[in-house]
Amino acid sequence: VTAVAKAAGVSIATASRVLNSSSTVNADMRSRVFEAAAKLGYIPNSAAKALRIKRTRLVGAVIPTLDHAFFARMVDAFQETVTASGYTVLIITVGFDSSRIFEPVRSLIERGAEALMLVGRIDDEPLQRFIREREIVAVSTYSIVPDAPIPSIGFDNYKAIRQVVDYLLRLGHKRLAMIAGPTKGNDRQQARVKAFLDARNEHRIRHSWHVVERSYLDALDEGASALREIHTRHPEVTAIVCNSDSLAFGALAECKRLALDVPGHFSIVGHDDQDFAARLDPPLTTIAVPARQMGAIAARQLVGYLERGEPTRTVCLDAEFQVRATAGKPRRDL
Amino acid sequence: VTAVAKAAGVSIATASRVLNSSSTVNADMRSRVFEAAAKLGYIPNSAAKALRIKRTRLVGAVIPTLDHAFFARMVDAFQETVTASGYTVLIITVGFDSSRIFEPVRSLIERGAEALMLVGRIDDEPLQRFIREREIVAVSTYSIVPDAPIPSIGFDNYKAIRQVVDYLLRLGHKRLAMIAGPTKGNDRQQARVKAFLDARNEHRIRHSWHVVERSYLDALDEGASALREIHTRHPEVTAIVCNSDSLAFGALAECKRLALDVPGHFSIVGHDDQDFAARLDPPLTTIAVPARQMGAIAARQLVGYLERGEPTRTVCLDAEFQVRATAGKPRRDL
DNA sequence: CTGAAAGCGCTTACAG
DNA sequence: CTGAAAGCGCTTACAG
Repeated sequence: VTAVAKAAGVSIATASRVLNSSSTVNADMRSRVFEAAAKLGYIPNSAAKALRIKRTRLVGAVIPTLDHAFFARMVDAFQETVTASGYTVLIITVGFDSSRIFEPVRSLIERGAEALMLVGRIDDEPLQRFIREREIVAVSTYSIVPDAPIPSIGFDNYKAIRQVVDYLLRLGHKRLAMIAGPTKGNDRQQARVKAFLDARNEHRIRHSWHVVERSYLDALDEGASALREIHTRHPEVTAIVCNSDSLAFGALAECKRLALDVPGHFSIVGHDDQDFAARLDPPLTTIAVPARQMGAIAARQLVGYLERGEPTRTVCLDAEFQVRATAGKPRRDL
Repeated sequence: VTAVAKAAGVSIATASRVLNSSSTVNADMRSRVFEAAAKLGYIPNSAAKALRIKRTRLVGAVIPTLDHAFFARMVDAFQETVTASGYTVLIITVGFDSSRIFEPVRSLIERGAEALMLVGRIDDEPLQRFIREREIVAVSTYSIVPDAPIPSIGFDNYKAIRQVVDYLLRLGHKRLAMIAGPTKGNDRQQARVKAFLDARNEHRIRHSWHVVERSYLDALDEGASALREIHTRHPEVTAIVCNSDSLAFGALAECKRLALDVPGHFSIVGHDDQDFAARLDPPLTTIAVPARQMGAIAARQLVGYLERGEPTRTVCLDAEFQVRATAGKPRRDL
């Protein structure tokens, strides 16, 4: 502003006032300031402004990875919404294990993030304390975390899988397997595995059910290799619940390669309802997950809090079960 | 630092020095400062630091969208690399049309971005001037832009498509179609369309070739509808070049639905070699594009410049043609 | 309505 | 090695 003020022949206080339209200024001075600013190509210094007004208009997004359709979509929507309100997003990826993410999150706060979008339950004790003590405004997404210090914007991961398993049970399946993503420090996966195992116990099924855990990296390959493992080591299994559509896709492709009919030999269910799910052959039965919605709601809540002090709150969204063609009755020979 | 200095009983200058390990300080004072900092849970104020040292360690990523596997992967790698060097990324999505992105980019600079990763040729005249006059450090990715004021880290989009078309020509195809992405303000698409049309002209083919342009939103659906359009309006076409694997996937799925054999009836080629390409049925012939590599190299170059003054420079990567099973000889009746 | 001045939280010559 | 002081570029009481 100093340079602009000088060029316009006004005080720097006045220049600042017109540049921020913070109070009424003589029309003549106003235009002189604008002209000077335009001529000089003036760009305000956000750091100086932030230091002075103690506001950065920066929000942070802390996610496992962007290289995963779900998170990419969620962050895309988050970024769009937040930007529309004049905020900018600082982004950092931390992997799927939420038990050691203190440092990256702290660095975002140090950078000036005024609020955070996190994913799932935070298993990092120092981070929990940090958020509590500093009263950092944050929402977690993806799962609903009861009794958490911060609200959740997500869906019931447990219930969604229960619904899937119950559906398979009703179709007559008795021996199931789950291809899960990484469970360490990942409450979504933990909830899903629990739902899977609980269903078996509650239905008093005597057969053992199998959970095979895989990385989400190269999920297609992992799905394929998991399918092979199940097929050879647990040939009695008739239905497979996959915790992502990519895993399911890989499993499905592998079935095709092994000439195993779906759903004739294996019933397969995916998770997420990615864009390709409905176009798979056969169309994939899966769970539709509101990724963009979560990002947008998280964004609106954080901005609503920062701009108008509106409290953030838990929102439980629906994850709709999409019945398509990859799950059917179990094969005869069992 | 002031509070820490007071708690440690040293001057703020000393506190600052130990916190930044900028010069040797008496061991005793050192530990007193660290203790005080730990007890107070001191977090430095980046804005104040930035204002003082005129460095933010912020870099900006300006991309069309995150909701697209290619960009998500590229940004994921970019973010990882940049973070490993102590930088943080500011991210903004601007859509595919690069002719009106001045404002968002300017806002990133205002936010303190010290360098930028852009995508493709910048068709925004004010932005070009802005970058030139302010000598903003930036690299563009995805395509190679000759004579651009900033270096490119990408591959030859024109050549890649030429290679595909030549391959189809050699297989005996004479009537081709291309399903393109949005071309407005998008030099990648423009280069590909040009490559497609040039091939026809240079080979003196008398048949008309068709380009149908589609959005990248809901690319699967767009691919499917484009396939239908080609099938009904240009039934003589025997090979289709798709400018993304998602478009190709949609087209392939639609062929299946219409009982059109691939490659028997239509040969189809994709673009990007997304993870699912090799697992499609039949496996998709496509062009492998080094998304993560671009992001990582862009990151390394920007950091290298900022840290060590190393000049940024154009890097032309390879886009490897992946011959798989969706392209074959043209059907008999033509 | 306008301007001179203080101060946001840092770092770094400068002097000792 | 250590400290007092200046100053980064802003905004905003405060006084006029």
